[in-house]
Amino acid sequence: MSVNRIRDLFDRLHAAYGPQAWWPANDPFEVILGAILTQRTAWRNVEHAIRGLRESGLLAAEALDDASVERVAVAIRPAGFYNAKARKLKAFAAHLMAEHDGELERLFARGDGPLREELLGLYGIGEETADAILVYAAERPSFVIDAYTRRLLRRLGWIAGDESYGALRELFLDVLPRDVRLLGEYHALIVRHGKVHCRTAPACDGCPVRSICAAAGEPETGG
DNA sequence: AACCAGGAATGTA
DNA sequence: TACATTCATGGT
Repeated sequence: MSVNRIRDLFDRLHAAYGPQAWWPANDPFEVILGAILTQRTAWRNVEHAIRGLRESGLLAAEALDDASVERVAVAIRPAGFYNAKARKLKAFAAHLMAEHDGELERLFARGDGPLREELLGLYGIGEETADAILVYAAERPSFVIDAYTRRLLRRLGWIAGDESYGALRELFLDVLPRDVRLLGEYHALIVRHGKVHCRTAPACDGCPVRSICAAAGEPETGG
């Protein structure tokens, strides 16, 4: 067992589920659009929305920037929150066009910190979405904290649950190597694990991290 | 048929 | 700062 439980958890998840091949997208631009579209939405629906964008010729910054909110909304309808998300997609496209000549390479020329701040300044990009973009599109060392992560850590008994996003992010970044591959794989494994476990009350049956889970053996405490 | 899914912005106190 | 509301479709 690793001397650090965060690293140990990665080893257990990786041993149980293997490589996850994230992010499911064809290129960095698609990763960014997907990161916005998947906000509070099942990935299955995001795939439909991405297809809609492709069929409408909207999988490019300039086309997205030029298109009306209504047209983008129609294309991404299956992803839900389509009016708000259409605005978000266009906000990113408009920023890329206006500030970086429409080139992701120019946006990604920023340093790690400045890039994160620039993303956070855009409409529709909060901390989780920014970190997903950093890790899976820009390939920068960061860590994505989502509902699955918080739920798993709480079920393990490692956190109270009301910690800030930044505190949980540092919990991982402070002890993990600055290896983008590893950091991205870790979050993907947590999501994979979360889709089956830690959802309903205890549900520790067959859980690969059962032996380190505080909820193991507990009767009916919801989670 | 209620409930949930790889959040973020906005409003209120 | 802390908490409530809004956004909306599709699968179980």
